[in-house]
Amino acid sequence: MLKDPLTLLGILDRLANLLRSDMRRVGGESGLQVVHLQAMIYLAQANRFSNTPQALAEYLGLTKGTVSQSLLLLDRNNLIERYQDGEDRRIVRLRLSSEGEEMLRVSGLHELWRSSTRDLSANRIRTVVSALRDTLFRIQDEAGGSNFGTCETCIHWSRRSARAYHCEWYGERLSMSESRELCRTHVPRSTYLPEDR
Amino acid sequence: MLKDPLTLLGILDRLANLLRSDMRRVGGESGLQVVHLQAMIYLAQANRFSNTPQALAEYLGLTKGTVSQSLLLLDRNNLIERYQDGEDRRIVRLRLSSEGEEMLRVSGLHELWRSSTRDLSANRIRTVVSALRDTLFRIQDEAGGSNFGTCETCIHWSRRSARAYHCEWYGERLSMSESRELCRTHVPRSTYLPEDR
DNA sequence: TGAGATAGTATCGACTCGATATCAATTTAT
DNA sequence: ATAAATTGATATCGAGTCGATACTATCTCA
Repeated sequence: MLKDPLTLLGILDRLANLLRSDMRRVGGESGLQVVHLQAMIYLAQANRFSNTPQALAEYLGLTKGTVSQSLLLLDRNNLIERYQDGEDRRIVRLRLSSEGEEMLRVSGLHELWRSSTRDLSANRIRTVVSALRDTLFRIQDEAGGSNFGTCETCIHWSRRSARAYHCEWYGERLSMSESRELCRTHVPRSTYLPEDR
Repeated sequence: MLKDPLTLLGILDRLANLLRSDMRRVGGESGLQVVHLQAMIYLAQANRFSNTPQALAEYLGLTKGTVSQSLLLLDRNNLIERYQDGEDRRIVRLRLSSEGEEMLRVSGLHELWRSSTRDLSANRIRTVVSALRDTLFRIQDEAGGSNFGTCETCIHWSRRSARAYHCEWYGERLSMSESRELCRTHVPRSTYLPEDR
């Protein structure tokens, strides 16, 4: 019983190495390092409050100085665009360029994953997602850094009408598609509830 | 429905970054890089057929030249020991030194993970392990490299008596504890069975 | 016995990464 | 209102990763 969580950790470790190895292969074809692809993949998911160098650094667990270098390179290769924030002029906002999006699309990075999960039943996937999400939120919590997640599981999110959503934290309206993006100020709605014990 | 596997991938991605970040923190205290800790963690699990530089390179998805460098450093720091194989003198075998084992034990690398999975029921963990293991074996299969896994799920493994096990592939006896170690020539017993669809 | 395969090491150049320092914009304290 | 502290980002430097290439030693097998 005590060993099962570690078995799970071993599986995650190996999966992580395989995904990383895949990124290395794909990146090598374009002269990119793994971290560059990770940055692009993050930017493809991040919402408009989380598309900054700082947020990316927190997501990757690297220092902002380190991330700054990688972003310079991505910019030089025209894979991302950087622009200043309108309100706070210290802040640099990031987005994938159309070349960057195209490059991700062509890379086929998700293909291997998609084909390998093909035969998992929807029910099984739901269970796995739910358990791993709880674990993730809990780890994020205990680690003490930023908490990343999507609106669906966030305490700040509410529905205003059929297609209008709202974030109490930022005090702004959100479209439905925005609500599926990744946010750096996520607070889980019901992590490790007492009932679960 | 189609999106759930990608959600799962997103969670794994974030978990991987957190684990990596944790390794960076721990390694930094001893002047080690992430890859060094990964190597040590692998060696702590690998069985006696899989404790070579080549196997480690396959596990990490790196070239043997690259891994050779990391092993040199670990050896210089007395965290691992290298010795020649008795039968094939090209082969170098690796094991953690007692210092290396101590260092892993003290690192507390698994603590965060253990405490964060504490509240998952045994049943839930079993489901997650089973689903992710299927996915892992399938990915390994499609990726075409080495397949890593433990005897329990391997087609070459059989029980000879109460406490004696046997590997048909290497034609050797295995103790019970050896049967729980990681092997580089693992062939999954029943990955993606038709019944599962 | 000799050709090819396999395991590992050495070297080199491009790049990562953290530490540190610096700068500009914003917020807080007084 | 203004000084101090904080925050977001960039620049520089050194140690080390990583792949590519080339090389040695050993083993396999025909």
